[in-house]
This record gives sequence, structure tokens and C-alpha cells, in this order.
Amino acid sequence: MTVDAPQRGLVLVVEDEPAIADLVRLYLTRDGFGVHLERDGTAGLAAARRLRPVVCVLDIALPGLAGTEICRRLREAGDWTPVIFLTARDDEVDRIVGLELGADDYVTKPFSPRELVARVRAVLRRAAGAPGVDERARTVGPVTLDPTRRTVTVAGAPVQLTSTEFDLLAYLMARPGRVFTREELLASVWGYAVHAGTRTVDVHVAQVRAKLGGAAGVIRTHRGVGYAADG
Amino acid sequence: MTVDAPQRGLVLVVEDEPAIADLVRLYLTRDGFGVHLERDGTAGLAAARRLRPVVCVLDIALPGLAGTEICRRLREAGDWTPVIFLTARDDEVDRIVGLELGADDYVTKPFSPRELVARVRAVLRRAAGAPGVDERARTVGPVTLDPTRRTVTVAGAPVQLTSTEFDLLAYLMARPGRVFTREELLASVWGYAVHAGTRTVDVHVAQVRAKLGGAAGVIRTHRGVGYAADG
DNA sequence: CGGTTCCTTACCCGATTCGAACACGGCCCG
DNA sequence: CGGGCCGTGTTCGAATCGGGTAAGGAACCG
Repeated sequence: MTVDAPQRGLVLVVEDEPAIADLVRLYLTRDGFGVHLERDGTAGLAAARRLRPVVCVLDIALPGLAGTEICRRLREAGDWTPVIFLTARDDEVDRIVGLELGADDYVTKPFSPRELVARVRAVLRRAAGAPGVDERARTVGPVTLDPTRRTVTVAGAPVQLTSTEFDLLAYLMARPGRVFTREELLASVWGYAVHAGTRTVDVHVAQVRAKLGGAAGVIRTHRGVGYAADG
Repeated sequence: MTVDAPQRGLVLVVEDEPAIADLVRLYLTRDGFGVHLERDGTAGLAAARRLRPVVCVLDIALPGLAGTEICRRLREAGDWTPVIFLTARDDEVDRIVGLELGADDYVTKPFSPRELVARVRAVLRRAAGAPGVDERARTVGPVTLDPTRRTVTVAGAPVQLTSTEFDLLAYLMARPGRVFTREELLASVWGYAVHAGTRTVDVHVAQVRAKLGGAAGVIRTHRGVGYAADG
């Protein structure tokens, strides 16, 4: 089940759907990772302990033992190997992010395999000590955004954003000053296979600005081009 | 079956309905792509391996070999050429996005050929990833121009340019010293399809100079020829 | 079912663009 | 030396374009 030479380290994937598992293996292998596949939770936990992978990719819904449970037991045993969850539904996301499961990241299905690979790399970069740009809290003017807690405050007061709104603001603020076209934002924030009109971006920008109140100016419009966060 | 010189690269289209295939070829060709057409899956796979196209556009339902199967086999063989699927039904979309396949994008029938072309371009842009030379900030005299932030400063003070004005200045400053005729500037900055008179260039140059204030001299007039940025 | 969230559509307003018209100035030629 | 002339600078208003905004409807989830 383990795939050849792990030049960049071994990734443990625990996923019961063969189609998904195969694709994930394919992409991770292509990127130079070694991949070990397990189909059920119990075997997954055992493999994690035995093989000491550099990252675990765990489906949440698993036969035998839930992915969250695998993670919990690893942490209990003092094993802090980075964990990325695969999750089908958004409400599960709340549990991962809200409750502290000790997860490092998550990807919601359906997801692009490319994205998963990117996350694996990001997690490793983070674990290596070099804090990626992505997960540090960022402040622009009165607006502070914390990617790991998914919270936004304006002058200290918390602001409630929806998931899409947050992702949009986070993407812009992660690269302050840089101007993105609507197409770029659609591709990066919404995902590679979303067929939404570009006006959708406008509407969400407006929504974010409304919720930011006086700090609406953090998102600047570049007429004829797109949007950028101040910087 | 292959259409002449692929200035922008060769696109492989595998589609059994001639009407659709012709339309797709028409639009891609018009956009400067070379197009190679195949009608059935087996020939499509062979063509993909032989011709090494920059993008594959695959119908899902194909005689001989399904588009999904072509994609799977390419991936297995280590071929990561970007793939865009043509799909008739929405439930197929779930399978694609739900990642049974290593697809890069998909388009549902009926689709606008324009949209397909746009997606081909988008996929290529994404695959290229590496932003070109243009991305770096340039300084000429007291004038600094940052393409990604789309900002211009004169002696440190920010200057507000409109989109067209910025593009014009950026184009000139990206190639300092080189003289461009008004026609060249119209074609490059405004775009191929613009039928604007050449005096329009003058007007915009004047506008940029006005906004640059003391540094207006960065754009030098070459009487009887055109304009150039200092170098 | 009722409430969110998200995407689309349609309308309105202001910024931007474009080209005509006029002003300016150097250059050629008488 | 002076006068026309060609090419360019500049001004200005109408038309266009792009973005803000509100409202409706679909999808989703509890």
C-alpha cells in the first residue's frame, strides 16, 4: 500500500472511498511525497503510530474509527504530527475550527487535489518553523484578521463574516496592496471549478464592506481592474 | 485534422459531435491556438500522447473510450497536461469536482464557445504560474511604477492614474528608451479590437504627463514617430 | 418549513474615455 | 527673415463603461 521512495517524506492518507484515495495518492506521489494508504480508522491509527508520517490526511467519516478520533488519540499520546482533515460538510468545518481538535488544516469535499497538495506543503512549511504568510494574523488599519481562528475585528470589535466573505477578505489581506482581477479572485477564493459570474465578486465585496462599517476602505476598488486590500 | 500554426500552443479537442467540435475549433483557432480534433476516445488518447498538447478538451461521453478514462490513463502515465471536460449533465459535474478525476476544469453543455476559450486561457495562466518579467517594479528618474499594486509614485508621492493611463505608462516604462508609434501603442495597450483614432494616444499621454507633474519628461515625444519612456 | 447564505439580475450614477476643435511651435521654403 | 504648414499639446462635452446597490430566487441546513 505504501508507494515508493518518499523523497519529501511519507504522507499517511486514511480514506475509505477508493476513487478519492487513488487520486490523492496520485497527486501526492507526483509531488514527490511517499504515500501510505489505509481504508479504515483503526488501521489508520496503527499506521500513524508505526510509520511516523510527516503529515496525516484523514477523512472525518471513516469506518472503524472517525478521523477526528484518530487525531485525538494521537495528540493524547503526545504525537503532534500535522493533521489535515477531509470533510464533506460545512458544519463539520465548524467543529474542526471551533473545537480544538488539534488539526492543522482541513479541506472540504469536493476539493481539487492540487489544493490538497498545496495544503500539505503549507503545513510542512509551517511545521518546519518558517511561518507561512497565510496563517499569521494580519492588521490593516483598524481591521485585524486571524486566519486560524477565522475571526475579524474592527477597532477591537468582532465582526461576523460568512465563510465566503471571510475567505475573500483573508485572500486580499494576505497580499496587501496587490491588485486582483475578478477572475483571479473567483479562481482563488471560490475555487477552480466554480462557474459564477464576475459580478458575484462585487456583491461579496460590497457585503464585506458593509460589515466592516467605517473600515470599508480597506478594500480598495481599482476601476477597470479589480480589488486590493490596503497596504 | 490539425489546424495550422499554433502560435499559442496546441489544444487537443476530443468530441464526437461534429457541430460542437467545429464550433470549438473555430473559436480556439480565432484566439490563436492550434487545434487538433479527434472523434473517438481511443484516437484521442493516442493523439494526446503523440502531440503533447498544452491543454486537452475532452468530452466525457465518447465512443471508444470515455473522456474521464483518457484523463485517468494520462495521469497514470505521469502526464499532467491540463484537462478541461465537456459535460452534458449536472450529475457528472459532481463526479468531476468530487475528484474521481484529475481534471483542471469543466464546462457544461450547452456552453458558450467564448467561455470555453476563456477557461482554456485561465487554465494555461494557472499552469504557467510564474508571473512574467512585467511583475517587477520599475523606476525611471523620480518615477516608480509597481505593476502588481498598480501604483505610481513621483519622488515618493503617490499619483492616481486611471486604468488606461496606468497601462500606457507601464507599457512604456517596461521598455525604456524604445520608441513606439501611436499605432503600436493602440494595439498593445488598448487591444487589438479597438478602433480608436491615434489622437486618443496623444490625449492620454498628455493626461499622464499632467499627473506626473514635474516628472512629465519621462515620456519623451519623438516628433513624427511616437513616444518613449526615458531610459 | 423558516432562516441563512450565495448567486444572479437589473437599474442607477459617476468616472472614464474618446474625438473634435482649437492653440501652439518648430521647420521648410520662398 | 517671414509665412504657411505639419505635427503635437490641450481643452471640453457627450457617450460609454464599470461599479455600487437592492431585490429576487435557489440551495442549503437546522
